Amino acid sequence: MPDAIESDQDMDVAHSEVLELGIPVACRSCQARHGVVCGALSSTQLRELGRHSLRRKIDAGCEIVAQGSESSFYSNIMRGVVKLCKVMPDGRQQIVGLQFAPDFVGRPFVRESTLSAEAATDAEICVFPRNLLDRMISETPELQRSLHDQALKELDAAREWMLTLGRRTAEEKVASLLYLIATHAEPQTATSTAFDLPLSRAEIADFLGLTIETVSRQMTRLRKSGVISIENFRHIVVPDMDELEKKISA
Amino acid sequence: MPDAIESDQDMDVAHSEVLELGIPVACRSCQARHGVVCGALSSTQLRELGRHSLRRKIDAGCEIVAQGSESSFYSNIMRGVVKLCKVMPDGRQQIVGLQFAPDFVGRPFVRESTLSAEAATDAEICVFPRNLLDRMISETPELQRSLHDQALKELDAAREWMLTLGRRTAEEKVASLLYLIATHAEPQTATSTAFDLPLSRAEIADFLGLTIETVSRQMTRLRKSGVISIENFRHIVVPDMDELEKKISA
DNA sequence: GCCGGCAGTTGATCTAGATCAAATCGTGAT
DNA sequence: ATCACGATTTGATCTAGATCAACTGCCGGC
Repeated sequence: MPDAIESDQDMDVAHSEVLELGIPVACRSCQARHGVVCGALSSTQLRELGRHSLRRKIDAGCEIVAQGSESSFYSNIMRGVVKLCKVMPDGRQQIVGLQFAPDFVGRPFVRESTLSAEAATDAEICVFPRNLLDRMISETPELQRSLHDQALKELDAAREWMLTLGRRTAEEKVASLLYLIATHAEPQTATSTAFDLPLSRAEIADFLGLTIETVSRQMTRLRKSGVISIENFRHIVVPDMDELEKKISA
Repeated sequence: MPDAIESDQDMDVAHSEVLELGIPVACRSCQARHGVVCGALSSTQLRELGRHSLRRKIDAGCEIVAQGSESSFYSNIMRGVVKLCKVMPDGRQQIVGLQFAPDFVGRPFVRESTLSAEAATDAEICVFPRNLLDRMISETPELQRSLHDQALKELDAAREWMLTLGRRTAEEKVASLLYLIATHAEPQTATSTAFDLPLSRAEIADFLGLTIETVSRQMTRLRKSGVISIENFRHIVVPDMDELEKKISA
């Protein structure tokens, strides 16, 4: 298990290391990629934020924020996929969201997190101190607006998944997830799409409210019906996205 | 089926009627009840909003916003319960949220609604023209902030329901819903609580991703185990909220 | 008071998906 | 190359909840 970012000490150490090395810890690259946070800030603010923020590589499986913990930072995803998880005391677990670059991670205005955020793939994030960003949010309506927009987007997504969880069959669920990932992954031609699954079968099951066996069966079902082809477990090819979409029936 | 609010014509007519009658269509009562919108506005803004807004009684079952439609207004719930629904082309249906006074209804910045909002009980709402409120949102960071807060609250709720839909048993689901309603309903003593269900068995089923038969069976199960008692289908008494909470196992 | 219809309950059966139990496949260490 | 182990697939059963089918209780109209 890779180590988690557990406290601001952890971050501060890393940060000062970087400063000592004289590496520019700027957020300009975020802006270049239209990072949710950085796109809304003036260049003065960007410079200040850059001085106190930190770009950080995260291994797959590393926890960014733990459920029930108080986190003193926010992040912006620069690369990779982050999964948001809720677990019950008895161990049952549900993934309640997937986030991709350049999404913002963290719940503004509330310190304690009701869910954990964990890198699903190797990832890179830009870490901001909570206090500083909270101040900038209050001072910058445009930033507030950006984050509000993202919250609404996530809300729409969450509700779409509620429909999937509550009312779709196992096959429709798996097709929905493949469709979601395909449309958020990079390399797609006109109709055909190929991508790497950022999630293991177990994680897919936890996202869809199924078991790994059912996920596996439905994947081979989709393969046998020619909607997808599977190479090396993780790599999926969708010859015709329309066919995949039909399996969702929505 | 009671008539829906279908267009701004509909609202404008009603509004001018009220104006002609000289009835003060103010939003002060919203403020008194800490309406999400009105609490964040200056008295000047409140007066302007009041001049263009409309308090309206809604019968149970009346649709406030239709899925897929373009709505030219927002509302604030003043009394009653509103359910947010998604339906699939084949008729399968999922309730994706319940809203109580003084929640805000409508998706800021996006005209087309991906879900329908329908009064679950007789209700009263305060209706605002979209253009005016959008302008006020951009001009008033505090209002933006209020709406952002509500969006985050709804997001938390949606994710909590994702866990319920994906990983809880039928009995836990029903207990969760009763608990949700009990904690949002009014009259509760120290531990014991009594309330009217704002939802029919069919609606509960659509909320929990179950069938009405299963909901009914689980309700009688909870009744027989002494956790709740049921009078007249709709009226529920929970002698001990802790017992109900235990059934949720979270 | 009687009738009709809808909402809810209860019962009998069926099935999608869970659970239990082996195979395989892949990958990284030796 | 070989081994070991975790991830995945596949197969055989089991079961929670769906489906199908009565039945009951509650109004509202006549």
